[in-house]
Amino acid sequence: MPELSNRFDFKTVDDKWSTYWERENLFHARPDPKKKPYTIVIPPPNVTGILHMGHALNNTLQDIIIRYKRMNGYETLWMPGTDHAGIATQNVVEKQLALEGKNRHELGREAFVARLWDWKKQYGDTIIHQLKKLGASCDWQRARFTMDEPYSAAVKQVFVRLYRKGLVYRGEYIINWCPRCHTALSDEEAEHRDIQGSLYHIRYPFKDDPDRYVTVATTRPETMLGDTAVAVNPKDKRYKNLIGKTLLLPLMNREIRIISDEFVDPKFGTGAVKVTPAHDPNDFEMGKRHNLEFVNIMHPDARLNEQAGDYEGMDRLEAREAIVETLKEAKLLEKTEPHVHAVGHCYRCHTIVEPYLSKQWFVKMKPLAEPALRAVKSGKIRFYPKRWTKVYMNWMENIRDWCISRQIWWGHRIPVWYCIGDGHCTMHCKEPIVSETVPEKCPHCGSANLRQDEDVLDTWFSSWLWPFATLGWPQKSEDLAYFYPTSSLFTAPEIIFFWVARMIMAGYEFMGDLPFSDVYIHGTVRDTKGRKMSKSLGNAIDPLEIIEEYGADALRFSLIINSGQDIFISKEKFEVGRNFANKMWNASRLILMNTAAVDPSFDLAAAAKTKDLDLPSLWILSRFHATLGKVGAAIEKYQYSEAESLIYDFFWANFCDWYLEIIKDRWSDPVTQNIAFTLLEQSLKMIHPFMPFVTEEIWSQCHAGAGSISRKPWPAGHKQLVNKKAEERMQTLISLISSIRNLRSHWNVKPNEKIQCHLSSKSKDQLSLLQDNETLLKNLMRADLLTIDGRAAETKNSAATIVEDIKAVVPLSGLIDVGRERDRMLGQIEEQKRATKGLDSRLKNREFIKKAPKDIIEKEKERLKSIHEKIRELEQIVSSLEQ
RNA sequence: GGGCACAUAGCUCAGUUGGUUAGAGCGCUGCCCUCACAUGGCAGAGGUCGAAGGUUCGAAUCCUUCUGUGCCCACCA
Repeated sequence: MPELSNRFDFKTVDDKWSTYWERENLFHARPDPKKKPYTIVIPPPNVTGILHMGHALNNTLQDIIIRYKRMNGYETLWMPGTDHAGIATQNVVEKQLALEGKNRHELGREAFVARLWDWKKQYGDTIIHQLKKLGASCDWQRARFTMDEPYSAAVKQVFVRLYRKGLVYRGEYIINWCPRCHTALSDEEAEHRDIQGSLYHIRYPFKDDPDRYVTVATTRPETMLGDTAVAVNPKDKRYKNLIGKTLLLPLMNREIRIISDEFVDPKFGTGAVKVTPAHDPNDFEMGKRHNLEFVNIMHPDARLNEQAGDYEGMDRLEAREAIVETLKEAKLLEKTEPHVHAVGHCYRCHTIVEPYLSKQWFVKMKPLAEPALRAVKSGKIRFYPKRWTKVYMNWMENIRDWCISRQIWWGHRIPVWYCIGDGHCTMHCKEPIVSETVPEKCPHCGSANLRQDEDVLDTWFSSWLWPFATLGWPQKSEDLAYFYPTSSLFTAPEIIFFWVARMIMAGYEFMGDLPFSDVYIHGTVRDTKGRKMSKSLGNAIDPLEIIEEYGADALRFSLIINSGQDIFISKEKFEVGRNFANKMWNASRLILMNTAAVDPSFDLAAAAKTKDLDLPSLWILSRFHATLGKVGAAIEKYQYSEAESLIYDFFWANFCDWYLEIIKDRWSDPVTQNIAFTLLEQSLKMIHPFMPFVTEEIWSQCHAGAGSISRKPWPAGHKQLVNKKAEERMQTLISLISSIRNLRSHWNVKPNEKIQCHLSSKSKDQLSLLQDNETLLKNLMRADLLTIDGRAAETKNSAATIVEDIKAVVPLSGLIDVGRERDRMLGQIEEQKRATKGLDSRLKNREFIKKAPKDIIEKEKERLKSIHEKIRELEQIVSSLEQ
């Protein structure tokens, strides 16, 4: 046996095994008709990214179940890959360009996209390498990217199919516009945050009577430059007579009419609303209803345009101040009140988005939502925890059309061409040519002068195909037939709308089947103050740093065991995992040092049946098999932190603290060796999904050359080895030992001092247990320092006797503060007496006797009896102290 | 404005369908470097289970209301 360090050396071990796993291609999955498939597609991380705690958590969860299923005989495919992440990645590269003093327009589209591919090549796999460091057992050979050639083909086909079905359309609507990213966003990509703003009350004078006016209230005064009406509620008496009158829009001197519309809430503000059809979704609708003029006052970068008169060239917020100032001077600003309202922000750059009128491509969602809604309602697709079902349903039931075109360059170019024509263009040519392949000429006029749509598709328009496009769709493949539908999906709550819901819709629309049956929604990783981890807050803990400092197993284990709904984490929290890995390491060192004579064919289950095993062996076998069963059940129910607690408790509190201590003087016994070794080995398997590195390393020391533990079967559960009786007896023994230790500690008996106890015990059973296990006890109590007197059976009161015996062995003076001890005891007596009161009255309660289950009543009675006994005992101690 | 969740020890969380004395880890206190492990061992202190009502023989657990916190959704400008 080589010298092994008393510290688990994760630094060399982690790398050794992740390299080994990959080199041996251990996690490659292929269709195997003899086995059941278990498939997970990874939520593809963005190619911008480096691993953060959210990834670490997300992928640890997936790896646990994948490794567990693999050991349970499934053909497991964990499909890895990355997402091109349109806007996010483009932003990163644009920032890089800015550092060089350039921008994308100078570079031109082609060169810019080439640059993005360079970026992808250089940094795209960073996160994949980091996932390997985490121990993720993906089928790396299959790694996909959302802009791979075959994947792009799938995206194009989907667009064309939806267009032909009438589910993709182009139109001019108010969309969320990010003035910094220069692109449209979907409703989901605009994050609403409460902002402390102001409600400005502005006077709009009548054209005919400039001294009279209507006051409107707005949070965005700059948009008044685009006003083309003022609206009031038709039922509002205040304004009834004014409907149809003409006002003079201040600053612009444009004539605008007062219109009436049900939309207006008379209770809000002044009850009169300025209508800006080109800059507000509600006003847009009103504009259409009333045939108003749509005046767009903004450039795409949110500077005001030529429609803004004097304010042309100003930024929207700058203009707001200027306009308010001017209105104030003109005495047209009635008042300004503070007002909190939700303002949309770009989910990528956090700039305030602008409701902006523009021509975009949309997906009609209602028809797609129907089967997706049914799948969840019927329970075919289940959310864990269940409550997310409601969130999903609610969104789906109120689904709105999806704006899918983006005015950026990084992404799937929209497969649409427009005919520029050759000068003799007909009306037909206004229809776009939607095609999977590049069309050579216009099908209407034959012109070859075609221009492709400049826009690209929303990143999520490719992500929503992930569960089947990664398996080869639209080609019919063996993989697709075998691995689809996938089994489970793991993601964060904020991704439900972006991705989960849309994958379900796409699954039904294009595969005619659900994409996965279980959706596990995990919490967000936060700091201990409950704030989201982010670079800008400076509270982020870098998982790679944790891997360096504590090891990947520690990162994984600690993250999971600390996970409630959300995970509040600080650096010290990772010590649990590190310490546990180290404990496993040292326990196995002890076992490996002492099990030279292990019989490789030893069958634990058989031995338990035929051999006459002692109590500690029966007990530890029972504990192991009880734990094993519960761990498996917990994993199946996605209760990971529960599973880890069970493992931690078994391995540390049972196996190490008691079993290994008890057998310390019996290593020469071959049965003991075999039990210890086998239990270690099976524990390793049970722990492997959670801590792959340390278990693989120890496994390799147990079985040199026997192959990776990751491909070994999960330990067979033997229910018959779960032995309630042995557990109870051992528990009694443990509590007796603990109380003796308690006394030693309490009376401050030094380790080298002898304690002689007359242990009287209430039941003969306990006493015989003690006598049967005297050697064991001595061993645990530091050999020879405890003697158990056979007279114990005659002694009536244990605690008092112990006091007396301690008095005999250790000089009492200086050890016991008699007065204080007496008070303490008296306090305890009071406490116990109080406890009897409740019990007494309950047992005298006729209702209780009548209605409560019998066993409960019996137990209560026994309890009362034992409390009375305890009181008597305590009283004796007090009297012995008083002597 | 609507919805969801949470509130248990100083901190982070368990607590299954109501049923003995509400658990664990970290932290804290005391004693131990004992030949696997001080990233360790043993022992201990610490909780009127957010508040008030109600149902019940019995409530941390079920119901109602309230307070506080977090998250999501929403076109009241």
